[in-house]
Amino acid sequence: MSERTIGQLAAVSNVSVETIRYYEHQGLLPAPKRRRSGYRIYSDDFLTRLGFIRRAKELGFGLKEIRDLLTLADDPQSDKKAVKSICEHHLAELEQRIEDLNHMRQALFKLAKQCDGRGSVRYCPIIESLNR
Amino acid sequence: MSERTIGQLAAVSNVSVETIRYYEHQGLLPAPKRRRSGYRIYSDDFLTRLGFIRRAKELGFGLKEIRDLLTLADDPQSDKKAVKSICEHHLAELEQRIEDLNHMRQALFKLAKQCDGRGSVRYCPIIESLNR
DNA sequence: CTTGACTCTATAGTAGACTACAGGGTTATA
DNA sequence: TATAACCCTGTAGTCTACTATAGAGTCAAG
Repeated sequence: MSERTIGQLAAVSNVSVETIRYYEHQGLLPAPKRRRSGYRIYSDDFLTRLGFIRRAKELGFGLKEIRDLLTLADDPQSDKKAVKSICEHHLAELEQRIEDLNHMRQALFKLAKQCDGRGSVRYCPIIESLNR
Repeated sequence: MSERTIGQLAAVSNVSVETIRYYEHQGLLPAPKRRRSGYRIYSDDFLTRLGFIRRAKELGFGLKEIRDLLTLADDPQSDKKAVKSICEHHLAELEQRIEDLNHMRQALFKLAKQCDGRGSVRYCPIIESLNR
């Protein structure tokens, strides 16, 4: 089975019908063939492409970056350098986010450790610290 | 100077006028006194409270959690345990997010390393991996 | 007293990634 | 052929934490 309606593609790809249409609208999926009735018809390529999108999302890429990656992937003329550059930008962003979260984690951990969790909130080191 | 208009509070707290009104609307700030004209008048307590909110935000708490913390802090009857519990929930969430980001970072790092960044995108290990 | 800066309320818009209608037409199955 | 299940477009709503705008009233300085 290599031609699917949107519902069938949704079923095999585990991406909802609405999301598939949304991806098309956002330029992540090309406009598919249509029946005379207007129904979209998807070839296997679209399944591959939805897999690409899913994996890129698992790496934390946003839809805009994914669209850029797909555009590069679609054109064999394009430079590997551009792909790598997008990845490295994203890597740097991930690292920044991790660092920020680690700072929060550290600070919160210290704070939570100071609180025995018993009694009234009156002398709560957490609250006191937030009130500085 | 212990009574401020909203603009003055905004200036000293570094929180915008709109955000202050928004916080009030969201229940993070109590309704302040008003002049007969309707203008809001803020005592020093509000500056402290905005500081609390800012520091809690620096720890990554969402406004809903901050509101809960403030509600607990406002009532000396409330339990320290409740405060600690909110913090530990948030800590767990931070750790989960860090773990997720670390997985992404690891995977993306490996991928980016495999790409020399030269030539056409035709045999790009990154694209190939996303296309699996 | 005028003028410009400030404040008021209520509503709408922003970003990102969807999700959910409403009001149609189409297709597959009994 | 009836009808349920599907598909179409376009628009609106969701979440979070604001930010912006409109239209009107108020305050302080000159």
